[in-house]
Amino acid sequence: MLSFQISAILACMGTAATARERARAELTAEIVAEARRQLADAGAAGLSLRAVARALGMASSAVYRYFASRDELLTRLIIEAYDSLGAVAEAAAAASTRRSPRNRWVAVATSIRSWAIDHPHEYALVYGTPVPGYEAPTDTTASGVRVSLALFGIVADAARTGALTPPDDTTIPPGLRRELAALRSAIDADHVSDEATFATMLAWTQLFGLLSFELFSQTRGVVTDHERFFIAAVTEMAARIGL
Amino acid sequence: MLSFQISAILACMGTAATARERARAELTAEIVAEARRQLADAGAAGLSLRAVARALGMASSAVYRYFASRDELLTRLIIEAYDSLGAVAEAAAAASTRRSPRNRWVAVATSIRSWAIDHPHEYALVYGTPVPGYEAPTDTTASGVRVSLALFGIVADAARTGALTPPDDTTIPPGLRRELAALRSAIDADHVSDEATFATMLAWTQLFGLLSFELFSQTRGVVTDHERFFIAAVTEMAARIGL
DNA sequence: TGTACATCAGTGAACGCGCGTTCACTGATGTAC
DNA sequence: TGTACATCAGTGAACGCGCGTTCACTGATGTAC
Repeated sequence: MLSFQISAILACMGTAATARERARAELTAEIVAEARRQLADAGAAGLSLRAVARALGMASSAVYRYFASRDELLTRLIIEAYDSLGAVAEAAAAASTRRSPRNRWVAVATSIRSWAIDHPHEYALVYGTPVPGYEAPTDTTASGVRVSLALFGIVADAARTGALTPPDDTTIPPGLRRELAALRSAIDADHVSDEATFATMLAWTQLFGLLSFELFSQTRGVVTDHERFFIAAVTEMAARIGL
Repeated sequence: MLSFQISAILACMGTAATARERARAELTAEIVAEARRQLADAGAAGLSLRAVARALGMASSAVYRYFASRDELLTRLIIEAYDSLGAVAEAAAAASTRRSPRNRWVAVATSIRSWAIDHPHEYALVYGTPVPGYEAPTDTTASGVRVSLALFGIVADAARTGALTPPDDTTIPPGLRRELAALRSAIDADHVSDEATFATMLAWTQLFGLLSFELFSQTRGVVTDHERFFIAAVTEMAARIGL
């Protein structure tokens, strides 16, 4: 019993004790990696356990030793996509603490775009059309908010050092003000103004609107140099937030 | 030969001459309507000709008398969705010519949101993840731009009457200015400034970013009253454009 | 107006393929004494 | 250290279902004379 606990702990630490545990961890990762690769072919709706098993040279029934169902595998892919993007954004935020708030904003936004372009199918998985018949479990939300918090953290940092000067000509209805206040207290950022919070939310939706338009080819024939347009757009957003 | 031409013309006018032509037009419409209904169940990727035929009580092979392939039916759905949305936006723009440019902008934006909420699966079809393996033919673009032109038309109208005062603190790189100018001349709106054009494009991407976030449940736990947030957001956009 | 012919809609069977999931089973790995 | 037992990974066949598309055929509708 004690040794079981120890080996479980070791497994959690990434140093699987037994060969069996090591093999299990490796094969689980291989299944996820192959599934991620296959998102490109058929999209999330067409993700096939049988195709994944085939690619790995194993019986389709063997996959059920690792994932109880197709949906469970899908959930894993979603969480990993969110975490992958969140880690990239957090790293960009952490690497730019010495730069101006505006430059930090542009740096983090650019890192998000780079991730999206490098992982278009994972982007579509989490920010595109929901998979019909699939209901995302609540486990995914913690990973999902990481990227948003990284963006908002820059605004919160700037407000803390007094480097935030949002325009005050915004009309915010009282009900929305209450909602913004509730949101801030949920993420320990009470010191940020309503105006800056609202502007950040607008920028947040706009940023992903831009990326979805670019990745889903809505801007075909309208925007030719997407990187240039994106940089100009996120710079403008930073100015509107007051960064 | 002459009578064939006449009946073809009559058919185009919606008054099909022969019973056969009338039946064909009706059944084609029924197939499209049923396919549209089924988008809700399985999404665009799962759209099934057999299921459509089954629901209409006909053999699956009979559908091929009306559409050469599944992709052709999908294209028809996409075009009709774009046209449906475009017509709504155009109507809202036409119905508001006597109101202030800012109110017109809000009216058109709100009409777009209403359409999206009433037709979530058609919204997802055209603004969500592209269907894997499906390449949209160029026929769709003419319908696709209608809603964008309705939005931009309000800005162009306001600029014509001198009611457009965009903020001039925007930094637009020279290359982007050239792109904006080319875009304007393509839609006969040379009298609109770079700043207003850029702000409109930002608003355009933001508007659909908002809708995608709302419809794809990205704002769960963040925004509670979506209509209030949307109105505040599009009002702010109008201000940024200078309306 | 009547008749011969051409056109078209719709059928049902078939082809060849895919899928998620279950289940009884084999053989290898790990554990307790 | 050796042995009996329990656990687990992986197999292959099966169930029951779905799909897009083709094809030879029937019977109804429309057309030309």
